[in-house]
Amino acid sequence: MAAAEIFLPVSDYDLAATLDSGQVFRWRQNGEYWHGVLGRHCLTLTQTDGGIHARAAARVSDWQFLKEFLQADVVLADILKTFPDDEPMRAAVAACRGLRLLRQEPWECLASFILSSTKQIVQIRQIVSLLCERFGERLAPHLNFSNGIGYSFPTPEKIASTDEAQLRACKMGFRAPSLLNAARQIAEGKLDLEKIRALDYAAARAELMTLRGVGGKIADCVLLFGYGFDTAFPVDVWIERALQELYFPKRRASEQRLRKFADTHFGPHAGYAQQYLFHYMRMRLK
DNA sequence: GTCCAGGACCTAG
DNA sequence: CTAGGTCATGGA
Repeated sequence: MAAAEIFLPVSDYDLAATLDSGQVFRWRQNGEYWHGVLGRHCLTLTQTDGGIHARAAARVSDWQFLKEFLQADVVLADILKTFPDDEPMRAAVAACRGLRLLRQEPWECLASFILSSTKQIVQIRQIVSLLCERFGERLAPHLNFSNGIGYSFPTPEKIASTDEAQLRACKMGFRAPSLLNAARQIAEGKLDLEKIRALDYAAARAELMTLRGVGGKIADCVLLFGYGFDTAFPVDVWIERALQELYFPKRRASEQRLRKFADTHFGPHAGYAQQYLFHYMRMRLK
């Protein structure tokens, strides 16, 4: 029986922290409600005792896409117990227990993070919103969503059919040619995002990094947030600062040193540990 | 006005 | 391997 709502029983899950931790860029909070779009589904999520309630603008025959996105079946405790038992990680977990990694659609994730370089999260949201409003499809016209919500994420084919000037008009600046190039590579079949699922981490990372504007950090974000490569450990300015301050407080460590440390210290779910450090650092400054 | 943002890339030492 | 410049744009 198709339904427009569902209740997912989950525990150890902080929905607000998760949707506001810089993994995704088009979920909007309105009181206890979170509005967002997955594929062509317009959704409203709320967290209640014992789980997450979802309401869709139209009937849904199969909610698997939402369980996948939220990673509702992941037992957080099993992840946390693999973290290194040191003071920084204990503090980070204590500060934001319930923070989760989502599992995004790879193209939206890749495109969003191509647009993320040297941009504050609030600005990434604005750019992605403009992109969806101008090139996505309007879903559920009877709803009065705003800020990019209520639109599908534009396909690679759609982006490939635009030009650099139209993309720059979405305020993405020098990132426009990179996004356009990535869309073309995918639309022309020269890069297959589905095929990446079958590769190992190193090969998948190298494949993504063939794209202009995609270096190690952005590739790691896509591998972690879009594919579930849990060993991926994106190192941005916040994480670099976190590693320096929390693990090498005495002497300054080089970028290479920090990178090598990150690759060996955090275990099989290093990407999860990274997200805890990232959110912990951001929270401390707000 | 200045600094910086979930970087990548290129060049010079 | 490291340091520095460049690329747009706007928040703090």
